[in-house]
Amino acid sequence: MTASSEDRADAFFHALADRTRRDILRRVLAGEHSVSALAAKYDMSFAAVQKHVAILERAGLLTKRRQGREQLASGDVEAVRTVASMLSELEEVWRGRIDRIDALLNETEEH
Amino acid sequence: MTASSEDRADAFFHALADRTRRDILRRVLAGEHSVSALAAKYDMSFAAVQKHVAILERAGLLTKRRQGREQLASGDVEAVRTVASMLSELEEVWRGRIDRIDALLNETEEH
DNA sequence: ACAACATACAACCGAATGGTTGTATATTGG
DNA sequence: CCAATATACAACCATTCGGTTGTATGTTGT
Repeated sequence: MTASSEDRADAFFHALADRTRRDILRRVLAGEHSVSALAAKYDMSFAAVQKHVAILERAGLLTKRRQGREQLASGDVEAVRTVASMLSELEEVWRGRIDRIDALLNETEEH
Repeated sequence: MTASSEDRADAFFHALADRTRRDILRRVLAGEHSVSALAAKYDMSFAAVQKHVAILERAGLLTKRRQGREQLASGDVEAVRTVASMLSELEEVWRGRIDRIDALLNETEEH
């Protein structure tokens, strides 16, 4: 069974709801970084950063490839675009509301 | 003191990281709904829904106006666009990486 | 071979989350 | 006026979250 769209949205938004994870995502979108290179940037334990990376990875926002003893993390811009498209859908819901209001106004005018 | 951009991002993404709240946001983007009208849609207590609405409100994703004894909630599409623009910034970070890679490739070609 | 390094993960802890029930306060319709 | 309705909020509870330390495993350079 594959994760529902809502499950994916949960994972995406939860992953993005932490500033350390957003910062990690920025870095790995800008270029590959090993987990320890990332960990060096933050005032917290290696394990804490490794967990943040794992959460971003499970959400699909980054991927890792092994190079020797390092895991190089790289941001997935397609996943970022998927999140953006979820927001576009919300905006379309809103546009539908405006259209309905306009239709109602026009109808009233015609009478 | 005004909330930092990161504080706002925390509030936005946290508010969006729950499927009930995303569903409420869809409804109130489509049109005004009282808190009790919203509560009737979900299999949970009124208080639980009221808290979800409060979280969306604190994040700025919806506003309320009082009409008699009801509070009518309405989605704020501008806030949704603000979140979308935060994702655009991430995408730009990624684009910068691609540009740098291209520059590097061109430089190598010239030699 | 082996010491150092890079990663993963389990166990634990305090704080925050998402739900509950109960209570207080406005507002309204009859 | 007063019963019903709509909302807000406090107190509580189980679970999740974000951090910690400790341990195990794999990889590398000398």
